[in-house]
Amino acid sequence: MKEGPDISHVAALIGDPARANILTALMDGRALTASELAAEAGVGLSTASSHLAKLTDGGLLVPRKQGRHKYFALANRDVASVLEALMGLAASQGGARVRPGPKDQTLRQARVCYNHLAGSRGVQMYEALRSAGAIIETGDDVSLTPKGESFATGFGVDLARLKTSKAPLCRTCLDWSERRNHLAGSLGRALLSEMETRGWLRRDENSRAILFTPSGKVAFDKTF
Amino acid sequence: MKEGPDISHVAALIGDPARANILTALMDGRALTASELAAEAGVGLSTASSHLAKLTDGGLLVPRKQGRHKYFALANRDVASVLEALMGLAASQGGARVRPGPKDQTLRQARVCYNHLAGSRGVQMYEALRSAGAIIETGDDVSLTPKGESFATGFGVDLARLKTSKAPLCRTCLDWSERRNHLAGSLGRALLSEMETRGWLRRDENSRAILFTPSGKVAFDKTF
DNA sequence: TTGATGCTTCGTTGAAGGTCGAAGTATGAA
DNA sequence: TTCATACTTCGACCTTCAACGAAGCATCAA
Repeated sequence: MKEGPDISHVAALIGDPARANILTALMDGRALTASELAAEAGVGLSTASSHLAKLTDGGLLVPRKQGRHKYFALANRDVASVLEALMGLAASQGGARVRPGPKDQTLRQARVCYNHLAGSRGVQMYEALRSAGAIIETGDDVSLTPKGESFATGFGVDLARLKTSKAPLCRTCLDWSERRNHLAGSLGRALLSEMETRGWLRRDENSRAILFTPSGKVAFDKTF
Repeated sequence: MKEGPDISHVAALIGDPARANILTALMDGRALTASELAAEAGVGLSTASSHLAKLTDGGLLVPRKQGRHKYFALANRDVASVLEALMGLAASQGGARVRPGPKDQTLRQARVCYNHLAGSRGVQMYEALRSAGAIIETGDDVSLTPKGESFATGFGVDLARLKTSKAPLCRTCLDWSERRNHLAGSLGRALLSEMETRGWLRRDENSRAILFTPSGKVAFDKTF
């Protein structure tokens, strides 16, 4: 009867609207405080606290105390990909629920996904890197070629530092709007951060949207 | 506030134990009747009927009336992949819940996943086909090479017929036990069905397990 | 028609759990 | 110390919804 692991427990955690809002808010990879998440979810502080405890207990979030603040972030990449998969499913069928407002448009073009670039621009970058031979797909994974290493270094990424961490350098991530791969992993994060430093783009404070500057848009298209 | 589609509704549907059991039971791609699913979920008939209505309404299942029976199947491949993703997450963290019994062992080796071969044998086949140049990965998708076409035809697959359908010939599918790709799509289904016809294997009636015959095991290893 | 099977609908019960406010604990600032 | 901020815990309320049995419809077989 019980084949495979217990799906329903995890699914039930995501199944509450308030908790789903919390998880969605954390999809950009940032860590947020309990108060911020309470506002994001639209519930009281005590309610949020209870939800956060459950999510942490269920292994979906990891807490980190910092002074009198308590920050929460998604536990790992698996959680993020389950959420993206759910979004894809929900978007494709319950599609009537999604009204394509101006914000939605922006989100499809460029957004933050677990600290790396997602949306059509993310896919564009990924494809450019791949066809340029900077990255190469092996099985389900993706890895950086020597050619890609020199590009990244030239772009301003401190590859040596990234390599000291045990986190994977390159990863693929499937986003729900494009349904194609884009680049995740520590390199993906570093590239996004570098682009932000260069002033190509800036993050929207209240959402996952990424806003390219006019000059940034040009530079991005030229590079990728 | 509401970025992206409504996750929580879908997740809540999967979040009930009875419904999760129903969905899991349908993971092999077969269509089952309401009564069978009620037994599978361990609930009464009326309860199951209500659950099935909700799942259908939510777009996770598609019903098909046949005489006085009503068959239910997963609505599409997206639903199956969300379920597999959830299994992967649940297995990796709430792992304590999974006790590796003899049946579990069999499931990890070979099982049916939406009518194609999954588990370590599924991955073995996929890798063999890939390194033999029968299939080639492009981006996130996989496609059949001329070399692969002649292999499939020689194996007994009616490729011409498969191509008339609009369903994709080749697809990748990630399974939760191996965490690697195996072959899905109509070709994946056809290969499994051909192996069953040849007597290499048979399906377990009450689970997703696939049991290889001794001679089938030898033939499989020789081919892949 | 009569009976049997398969599923749906309805009404009721009961338990689970989301919500809030208030009080309690911890950390930092003045 | 004293106050303010950030979060947790507790208790009470209340909505939601899974579960069942009985009755109702539909289909098939004689």
